[in-house]
Amino acid sequence: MARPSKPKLSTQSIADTALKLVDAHGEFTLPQLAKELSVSASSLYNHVQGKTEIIELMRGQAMSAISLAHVDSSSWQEAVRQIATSYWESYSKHPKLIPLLTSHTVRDRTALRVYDALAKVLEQAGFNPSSLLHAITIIDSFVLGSALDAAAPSVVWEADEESSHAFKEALNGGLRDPHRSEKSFLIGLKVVLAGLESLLLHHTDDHSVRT
Amino acid sequence: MARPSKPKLSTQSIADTALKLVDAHGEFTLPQLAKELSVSASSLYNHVQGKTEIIELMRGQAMSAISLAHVDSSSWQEAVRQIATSYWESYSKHPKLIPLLTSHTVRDRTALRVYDALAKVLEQAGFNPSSLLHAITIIDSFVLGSALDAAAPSVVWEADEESSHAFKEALNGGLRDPHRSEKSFLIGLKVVLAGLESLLLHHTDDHSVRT
DNA sequence: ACCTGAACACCGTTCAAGT
DNA sequence: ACCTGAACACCGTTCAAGT
Repeated sequence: MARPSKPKLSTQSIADTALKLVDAHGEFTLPQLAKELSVSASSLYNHVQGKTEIIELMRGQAMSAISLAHVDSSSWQEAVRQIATSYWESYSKHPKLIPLLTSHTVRDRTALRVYDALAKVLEQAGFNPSSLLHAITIIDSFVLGSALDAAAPSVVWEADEESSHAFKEALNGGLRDPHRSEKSFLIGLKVVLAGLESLLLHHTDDHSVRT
Repeated sequence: MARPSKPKLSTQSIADTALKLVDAHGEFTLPQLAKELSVSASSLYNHVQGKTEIIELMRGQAMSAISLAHVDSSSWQEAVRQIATSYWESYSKHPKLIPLLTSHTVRDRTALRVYDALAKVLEQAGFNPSSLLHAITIIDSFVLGSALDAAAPSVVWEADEESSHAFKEALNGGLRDPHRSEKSFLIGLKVVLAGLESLLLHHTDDHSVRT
């Protein structure tokens, strides 16, 4: 009992174990986590400020998996594709984590690193500052939305009697594909890249968009 | 006390009040909600199965603002653009609601209505069932991700010393635009639509996507 | 049918006490 | 410094009792 000669806990082991619980059940409680670590719930507070900080630790854990080292910059499209894919992949490894992250604001270094990489590539490609920010926002929105889609239960939509024939048929065919979410992401990424290219070609003037 | 001659509650008033709480605080508890409705927490269970159903009701409430009546179907691109925009707008009115929605299956009729409308338009345009589901997923991901972006604080990204020149410059120019998020969404929607068109033209074979 | 209040098994967090 | 166990104010949900 009481203080052991060697600490039983560390932020690392807390983050790992919490992430394991979230991966398995989509949520975690401090008693659960403490039990898994063979410790009492109050002990966690010696290493961590509270549940919120544990969630932040898990975010860092997921983001650290993003590799930017070997980005092929032979073309900006290819570079963006690789960064976005890596980003999506690291989130998709822990899909159930995403809903826990969206309520907070993302602003740590590990995340900024990714946006920096995108900015450099897009600048090189010739995007002006304004278009560059739109492009990053569009990519970010799409990746995040797609990761959320991957996080959703496998039956995202449940059609009922009133549903249209077209929708039901699409669901019947598509929803049993275990890679549906990933395929949609990859196709969508192509779609976005193709569109960004045309944005680059026409953005010399201030793109007037009807609101 | 006990049963009143006229019911004090309805699913409608429960949904309205819960949404008000979420808009204000980003979350809600049953005791809070009950208090706001001048009722005891257990009374809610006469109208609703539990907290989960209340979340679904809020989804319906947000979605019901989407108008599909006057969709201009002169072209499928225009129809999709209108549906997606209306979809984004109604979510953006309740940004704090979005994180609560992401972990549940969509069962609400009002929500399914929107996907039905998209499915019909896309079928008419010539998408086959598989591509159709990808197209809906891509649109949904992008709209949801963009709504999350709109939900974020006005300073979405905070550059630090390590940030690249390109990124900082883009942030300086772009972040003070109060309509940045909406503009990005509208530009991105164009981008997505242009890309979907090329998807439609090439999807006769099963689009092989490298994983 | 619809509201109440008591009750249950939880939860996150605090804190004195131990080494 | 680091763990424990008791304690606190919560939470979602159930249910007998009232009309």
